[in-house]
Amino acid sequence: MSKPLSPAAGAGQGASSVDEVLRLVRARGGRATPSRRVLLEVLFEADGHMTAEELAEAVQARAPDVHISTIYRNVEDLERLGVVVHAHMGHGPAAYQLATLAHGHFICEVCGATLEAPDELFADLAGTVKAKMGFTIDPHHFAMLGRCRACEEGG
Amino acid sequence: MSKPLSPAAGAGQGASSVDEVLRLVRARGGRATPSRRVLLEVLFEADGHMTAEELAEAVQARAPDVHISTIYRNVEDLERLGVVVHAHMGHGPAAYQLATLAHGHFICEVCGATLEAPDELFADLAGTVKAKMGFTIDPHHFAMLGRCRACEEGG
DNA sequence: AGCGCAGTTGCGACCTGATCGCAATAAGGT
DNA sequence: ACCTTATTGCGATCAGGTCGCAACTGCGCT
Repeated sequence: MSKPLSPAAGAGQGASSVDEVLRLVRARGGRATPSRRVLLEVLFEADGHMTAEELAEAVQARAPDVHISTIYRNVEDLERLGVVVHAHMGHGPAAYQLATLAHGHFICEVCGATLEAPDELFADLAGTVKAKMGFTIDPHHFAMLGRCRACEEGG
Repeated sequence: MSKPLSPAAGAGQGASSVDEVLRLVRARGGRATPSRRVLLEVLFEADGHMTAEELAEAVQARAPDVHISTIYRNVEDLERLGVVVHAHMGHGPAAYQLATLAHGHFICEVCGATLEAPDELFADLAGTVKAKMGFTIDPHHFAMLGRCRACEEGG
């Protein structure tokens, strides 16, 4: 499935169930394999973002033989479909989640705490940067680092 | 030098010459080795950020036997001294530069172009986030991803 | 109901960026 | 000059992720 998908045609962002996504996958020439289904179940049940390793662990609880490289390949495919997005949370592994739930992050570089960032916060910045530099910001992809209140005051 | 330095005492941000930094290094119990000196020369001469590999190449042009692990250890030490900072430019290696020249970055996730971000752009966001969430943003450490004008319009 | 093409998988090898242990070396205070 | 201790080069190792390949399997077609 990797190659034949029409490139980033921004399709299924609204996909709201495992079966719906699987339908989308098939419409694009992909196949509804067990690994894919279980991965999607895990993603739909997750209440936050998960690293590839966490996804693998959760998937393997139901389908023990699914290899982590299959997880990587599948999230990549699902990302191309617009169903999943990944974000980089400071150092360390990337975090995946359903595109519908995407949001930005603030990460304390002292204690590692991660705060979720409402999109409104970035609206002004995005507007200004677009106007002044012609650049369209994706505030979700990379977390912003800094210090949380406790570490700023305490340290 | 790695251990004995007093932890992140935010000292030498103003250091403005190789010798000045070397003086600071010695004041902290470190030593002015040739590798260190050449690395600093390269950093002071650089007109932008450089990856560890680029630094190694430049240093090795003058001191061929300097190993890349020495580069890593030295930039780490210099970072502890507040002389150097590193930033993550999207995927790929980190970029180092003198702390006095630090700034944010916007990186086009399509063509890879990197734009430098004037600090004023982040002032409002920093203020709002500080007020609403108590979080102090460091806008330099991680680049923001998005699409540059050409790729946004063309794609 | 079965066939067969092409998408997918498990596996291990491999890649990049970075860190570490160690024995040998050398800075620089005294 | 000497001796303590920071620093170095080197290779091994680590983490996170990607890839080549042969075996396997969805599922569209008949």
